[in-house]
Amino acid sequence: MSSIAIPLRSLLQNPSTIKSKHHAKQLHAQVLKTEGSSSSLMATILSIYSHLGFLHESLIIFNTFTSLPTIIAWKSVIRCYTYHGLFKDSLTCFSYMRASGKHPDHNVFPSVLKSCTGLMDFKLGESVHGCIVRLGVDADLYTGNALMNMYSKFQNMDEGFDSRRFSSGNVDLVYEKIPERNFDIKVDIEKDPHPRSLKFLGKNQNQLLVSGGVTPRRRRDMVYIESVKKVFDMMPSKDIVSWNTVIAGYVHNGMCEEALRTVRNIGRANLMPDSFTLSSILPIFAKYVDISRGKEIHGYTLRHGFDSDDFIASSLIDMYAKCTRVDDSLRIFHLLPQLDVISWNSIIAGCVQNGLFDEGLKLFRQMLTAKVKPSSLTFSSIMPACAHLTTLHLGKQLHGYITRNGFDKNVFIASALVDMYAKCGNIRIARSIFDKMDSPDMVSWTAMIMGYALHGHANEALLLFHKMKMENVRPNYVAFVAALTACSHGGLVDEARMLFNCMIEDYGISPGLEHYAAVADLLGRAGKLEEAYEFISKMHIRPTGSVWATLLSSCRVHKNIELAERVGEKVFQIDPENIGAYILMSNIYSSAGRWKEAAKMRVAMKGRGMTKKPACTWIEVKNKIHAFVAGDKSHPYYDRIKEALKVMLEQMERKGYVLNTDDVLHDVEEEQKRNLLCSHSERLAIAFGIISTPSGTTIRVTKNLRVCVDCHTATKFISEIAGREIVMRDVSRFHHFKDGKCSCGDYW
DNA sequence: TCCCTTCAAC
Repeated sequence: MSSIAIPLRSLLQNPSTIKSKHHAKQLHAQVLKTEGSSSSLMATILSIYSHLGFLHESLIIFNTFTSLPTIIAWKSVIRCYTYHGLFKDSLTCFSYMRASGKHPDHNVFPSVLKSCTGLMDFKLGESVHGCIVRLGVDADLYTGNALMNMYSKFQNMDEGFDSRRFSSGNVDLVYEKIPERNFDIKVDIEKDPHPRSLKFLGKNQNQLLVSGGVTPRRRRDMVYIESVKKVFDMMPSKDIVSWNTVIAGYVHNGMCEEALRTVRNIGRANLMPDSFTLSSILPIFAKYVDISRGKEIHGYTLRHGFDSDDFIASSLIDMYAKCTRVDDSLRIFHLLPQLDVISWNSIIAGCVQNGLFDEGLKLFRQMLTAKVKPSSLTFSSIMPACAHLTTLHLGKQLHGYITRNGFDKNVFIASALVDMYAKCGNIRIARSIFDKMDSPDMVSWTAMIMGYALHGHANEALLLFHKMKMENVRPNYVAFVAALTACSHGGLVDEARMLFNCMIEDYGISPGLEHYAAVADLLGRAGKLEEAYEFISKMHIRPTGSVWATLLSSCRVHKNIELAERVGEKVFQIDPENIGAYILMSNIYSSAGRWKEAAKMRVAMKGRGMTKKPACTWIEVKNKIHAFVAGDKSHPYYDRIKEALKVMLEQMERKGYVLNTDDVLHDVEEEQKRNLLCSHSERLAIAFGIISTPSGTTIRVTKNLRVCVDCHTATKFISEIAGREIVMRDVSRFHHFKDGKCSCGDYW
């Protein structure tokens, strides 16, 4: 066997030529047979195993060492642990190595830092950084890259300010990083764990030292991204990985312009952007819906042959979807040779975000058929489709799958479930899921508050909103939308005014369209029409047609034609294609008997080629969706539905129901109006529900537009006569009809 | 040895 000895030596000197486990084992055996088992030889074999990622084999050798392991042995095991994601073991090994008196060399730190990052142990990371500086290996390229990566992940550690985390040690980081110290203001974190709008200057035992200024989170982000930048600037040599790391750091910190500026500088360093660079910056164009610059990058990826890269493809799918070009997303998706869970997630999310709910569900089923295991993100992407389609049975199926696979502890998924149950009309289940959450985050609270708002439980919603603040969860833009929506659906004018001001003054959130719309809607429906008009006129951003249109709808309710005409002018000026406004104006005129003007509106609509979206109501019976449009005679049960409606109408009229024909556009005879109204889609669906479900079952229907005034009244009567609870979801909220009353208190 | 992509509330 002496002929093997020479290749054996050369193999040991060039371990990278060993490519398979089989080959490594062969070499291991040969070494044992011919060369013995000295620790330096075994360390070399160990290093070969670890390079190939064989943890088990590496550990077997490692554990045979009787004397202190060599540095190569330590390094190999540390790297192998990190490679397998066993960060804790990796770091334990690192501390043993240090305790054994061995000085780590530069190529152990990338693994160690990666483990710190993986464990989110930033305190340890910082001390490792100190160790790197002391050992003088901070000029190492790989170490520098890993350091930057670690600091760039720091900002992900939490949302907002959490006193528990601060008192458990991370305060030190902030304390050391702040150059200027101002001990004027002291806040006891036990007493006031949520000091907003204060700048952290340090800590002193149980006290945080702060002064007025930037919010804590912002302050810390700045500290960490500055560390990334500092390491970057100090690195003596940089490769494309260094550039990519600092760019990704900027993107994750929301510093998109800075990221793009850095990309432009890559060329000056005589380097070329690679697939990592591109997949990091594509999300910027997705975020800012910048299709033209996104397309430029797409072109670049094609020219440089990056188009089959999974990462780039997923970014592109996402980018096109966020720019509402979901067709392009689908095209890229279908061209992909390999589909991983992320490409599936991207395309499913893209479809759902663009309202292609059925397509999203179809892709989800295909994903399961393709045996790709869904991740938690898959469920939070697909759940809104169930919420929008009100397909409770599908949502329940998904809920079952989620529970079976242990995803129900995931806060994103739990929030999506809360949202889904609330939007499918089951507010009680939504609440029970919410109550079971260990630490609901702001989104969970918001989903629950919005759920109550949609169901008209305004007080419950506001109670939760205050509870959220008590729990130190800081409301954001959307949370205020939810709270204001609750006020709006509950008619709570004063509370809304207070919230609106509090949002601006205490939270520094500048109101957006949704906030303005909610308040304007509320004022209008409360009859404060002029105040609403003033409020919209004084908006600091340009009101859209739809904001004015909400006021128009209030003008209709309060029968103020004079104001309606002024408001109508505004809408048509800003948004001449606003169909809702034409219909509202036409309704307003026709309910005042001004048929000519009503007709003019309809002619104007037609002239612009606009057609009214047909009203449609659907109901789920025995896991099947039945959809109805007004006057629809195609349903197989049509005759029975018609008969049921006729019987109910007689009973209703005996109880005092009078047809309200205000909503009928057309200048037609009373009898015809009666027929038109009684064949509205919501009535057909409800009647179908009554005749096809056992008595006492709750009836749940969904309408694509707002429920019509007359149908709302009629449904109250029907709920009493049929002894049924009827839950109707329309385009803006839920109505729960029971015993002749509606949960909205007729305020909608 | 180091770097990249997908998600929730409106």
